[in-house]
Amino acid sequence: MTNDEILHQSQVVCDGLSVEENNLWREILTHAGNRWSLGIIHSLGVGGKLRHAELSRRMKGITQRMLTRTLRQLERDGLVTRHDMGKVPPRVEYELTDLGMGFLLQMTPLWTWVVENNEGFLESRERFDARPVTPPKRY
Amino acid sequence: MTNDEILHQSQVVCDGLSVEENNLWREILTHAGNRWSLGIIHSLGVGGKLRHAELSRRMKGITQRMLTRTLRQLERDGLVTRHDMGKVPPRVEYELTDLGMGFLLQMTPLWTWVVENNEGFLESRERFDARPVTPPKRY
DNA sequence: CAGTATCCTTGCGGATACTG
DNA sequence: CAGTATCCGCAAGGATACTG
Repeated sequence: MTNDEILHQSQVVCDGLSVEENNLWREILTHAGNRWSLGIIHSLGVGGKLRHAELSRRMKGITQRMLTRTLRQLERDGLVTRHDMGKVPPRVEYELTDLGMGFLLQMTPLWTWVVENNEGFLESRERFDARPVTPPKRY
Repeated sequence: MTNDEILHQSQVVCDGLSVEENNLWREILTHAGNRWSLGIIHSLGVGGKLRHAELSRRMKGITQRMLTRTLRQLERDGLVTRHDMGKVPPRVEYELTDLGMGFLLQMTPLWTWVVENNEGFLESRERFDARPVTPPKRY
């Protein structure tokens, strides 16, 4: 596909979006932009079925609260399933759904692209932050 | 590329990420998940060079404040350039950079995919919200 | 182990009014 | 026209303590 074709496709996609679809899309992307979501999806993608504690270990720095919150959100979005094996001792396993795996696969090219363009982003931000603040007063 | 290859690639990408790169990536994606960012990028992608007021008209419902804020953020990220044509009357034009166009092109497949899987997302959320609330008390 | 319950800080998004 | 200046409500993210 050429760039023009992709651009045209984006036009078609956007124009065809209902308000609800647009909201859903933005919500999904907002969740993806949340601090831990992508890390968890990735861990489950390459690690298969994982327990709460195991995920906690892989996602260094996450608190129990945020892990639970994020997992619930992913579950609600249909990207992750929660298997409660019954208690004594508590054992809960999380796994990517097909939708979740699809999401990871769709996300990876974008991920790669951002990392490839790392320098561009960083330079732009440095330039922006170094601008004189006086004429167009900062906001 | 097969799914396994993509998955392997995602592993490679993730493993190779420094903390800073990871933060940058998350930040870029967070911005993309913001309410107006993608709409603006798309408008500039298909509409070319646009003035503040023209963008305001295309992004129905946006306030002046949020338009300016979002544009500044996109400018800082290097996705958009701001051309001030000098005042009397004020005329400022915004345009996608190559980086911004690249971003739009990278984003479109994901966009398409989410829309295609619309039903899956909606169903999952309905199922989740309809669950009995008592046993694993809602959070 | 796998959560809940509180409390707190920050920043997004919006409403409204004003200006060179 | 293209912003700024304020003020506000709300949700994200985090710290800490507690529980079946």
